[in-house]
Amino acid sequence: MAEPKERPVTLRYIADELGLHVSTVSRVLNGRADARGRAASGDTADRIRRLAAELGYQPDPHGAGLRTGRSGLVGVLVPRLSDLVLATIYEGVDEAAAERGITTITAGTLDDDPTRRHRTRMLLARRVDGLVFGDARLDDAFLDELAADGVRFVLANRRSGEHPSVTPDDALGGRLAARHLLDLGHTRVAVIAGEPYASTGADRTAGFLAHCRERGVDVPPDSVVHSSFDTAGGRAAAERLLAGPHRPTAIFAVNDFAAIGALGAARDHGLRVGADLAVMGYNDTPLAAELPIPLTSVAVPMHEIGRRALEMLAVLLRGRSAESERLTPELRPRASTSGDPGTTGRAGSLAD
Amino acid sequence: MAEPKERPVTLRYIADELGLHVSTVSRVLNGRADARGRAASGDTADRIRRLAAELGYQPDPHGAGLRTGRSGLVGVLVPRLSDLVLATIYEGVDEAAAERGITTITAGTLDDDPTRRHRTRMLLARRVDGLVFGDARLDDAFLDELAADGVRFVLANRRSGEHPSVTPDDALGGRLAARHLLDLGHTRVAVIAGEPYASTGADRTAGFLAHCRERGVDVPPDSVVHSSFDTAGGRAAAERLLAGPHRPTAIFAVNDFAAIGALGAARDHGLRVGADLAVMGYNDTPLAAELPIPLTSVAVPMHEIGRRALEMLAVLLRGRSAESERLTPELRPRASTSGDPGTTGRAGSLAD
DNA sequence: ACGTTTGGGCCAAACGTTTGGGTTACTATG
DNA sequence: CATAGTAACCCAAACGTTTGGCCCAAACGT
Repeated sequence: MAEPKERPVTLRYIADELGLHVSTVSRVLNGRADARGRAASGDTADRIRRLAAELGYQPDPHGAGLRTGRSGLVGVLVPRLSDLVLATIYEGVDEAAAERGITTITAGTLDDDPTRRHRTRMLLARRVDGLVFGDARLDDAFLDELAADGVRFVLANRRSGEHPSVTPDDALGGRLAARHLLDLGHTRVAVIAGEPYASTGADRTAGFLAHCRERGVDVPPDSVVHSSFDTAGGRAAAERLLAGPHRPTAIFAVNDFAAIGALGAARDHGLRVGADLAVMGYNDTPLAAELPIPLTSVAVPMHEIGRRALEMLAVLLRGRSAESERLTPELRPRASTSGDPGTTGRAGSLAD
Repeated sequence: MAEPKERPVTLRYIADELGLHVSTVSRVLNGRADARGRAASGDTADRIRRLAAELGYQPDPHGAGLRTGRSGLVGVLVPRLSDLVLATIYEGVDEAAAERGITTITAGTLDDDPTRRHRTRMLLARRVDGLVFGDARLDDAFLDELAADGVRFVLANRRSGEHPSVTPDDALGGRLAARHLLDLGHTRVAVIAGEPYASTGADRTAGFLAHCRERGVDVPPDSVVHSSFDTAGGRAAAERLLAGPHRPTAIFAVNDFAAIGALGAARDHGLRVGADLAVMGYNDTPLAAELPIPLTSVAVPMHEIGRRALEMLAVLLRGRSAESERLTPELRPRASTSGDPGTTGRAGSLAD
């Protein structure tokens, strides 16, 4: 099985074996579809392909990349790889990439400017063909610099300026959330708004507030608090809201994990979620439906966002330009806002 | 600033600019530490480094890889990138990799043999120097084949056969869980054991059962049920346990997400978690402490597992061999087993 | 019969790097 | 004063691919 010579299987090897020239083999195996036909007769082409398959030939990306200047690599930058939302988006990116024979490299930036610049440099040093940013900021000098340098990239999930992006329609999502809560009769509503530099939180909040205004419901400024996008941040924010002067009857968190944190804070205050306090999240994480008290959320096609982002990048890499896309979110009402505790009434009784 | 010629900054460019030979520049900039000294005088070395820095020279990995046969890339295979546990391990891998100037490429395998073979082929076609598998199976023909082919790899989180691995000491973790529940007075205990092909679930379960046996507590076979590692799986498994003939007073799930599913099932059955039914998980996911009812769990240094796995791979790539490592887990008792609703999220002390 | 096209290949250069050997010009040594 | 030693470089050959040209023979058109 294993040859004693252990000769690596390269184009030249195949060519020598068949008495052909390496360029002929190259065109048949890796050439562009139009050049493939006139490179060799159907017969020789078959012999080449057969031997290549038998030997398990795989083109060496170093050789190819050196010659073409392309690497077939794209970099994906996200705040954290352990953030479920971004991880799911990344899965979409990677899936679409694999379909195109391109490989993704991901890097975590912690939403921190120096590390993200550093990580981007590393990716560029690897000669990636393009980038997907999942951590764009509303005001993002770095992205502007990159664009000026001619680096090709698209934004996923968060938008920034006029850079091409694929995001949920967050303003609409915010409105859906507001409508849901106001339809339930709430008038004292509050928002856990996420980080101010992220378009996601900002747009969701803006949409929510706009709808409230249209319905004549006043949301005092101190009922909109910023937070990190994780449970700890959500808990702290909810704590502030519940201890403040305008204790709300309903809280909209722009992120499911922040909402889960709010759930904990509610429990600490002896409030029954769904009955005493409505809480809803955003993104419809798989966890949301499975929580002991299922969480109302706004579903966003995260996987699809990733896919589209990569497809858009692929278009850019072909030299064409692309339009930003907004994907439509959907409300998923559940027990955490309905007051319906489900099959039993005991859910909140632990706090008694 | 930007040259009109737009000449890419390469070794040759720097060499020409300085009137030196490209090999001299190479040795100074990228050469091994010992060769670096005798390559050029301290003075020329400085000139080289200064110009390189000024031009922002970055070695082209295609050229280097072509010559050396090394790519500085390692592949990381995990069941899913959106699984928090594996994502965290991956963060550890990537962190340690970045420190060594090596880049990771990750791929999701869905715990499915054909896709994982396919993804591995793709990574190998990219000429990765080595691999980290986060999805090993107890009986894993594919890994044996790879090892026979001389592919360098290490296993993370799950072990398999004699292949070098970095895992938690899962048998010990299972014992810690059992001791905790038995110390609380439970005698009717059950296990949600995860997938049978994963060493994690199997070893945790085995450790748990061994401790029970030593303490004279009988666990009937139908009180050990398999499940997927996610919430839905945990919920279904708990459902079966609670509907079965030996309704347990305590459930040990080998994974936090499965435990969260069990929480939901408990609520559906009108059981108060912590009081009527004790539930505990494993891995001490950040979420565990922040849940409305904080979840008892067994903490595992996931990030560290990732780091060590990559370090071990680095050793292998240097041609040396390495011993498998087991990292020590720690119990984190919380309200979901104590019935005490207070002190949420506080890290428990490991008192005997 | 002769010029032209075309099918089927071959040729060679180039991409950027590494690395085992020179080749100088000094300097220290005996 | 040779001679060995060394510091500081230079040389050249790869590594595997791609791609614009080139070439030859056979087929074709007139």
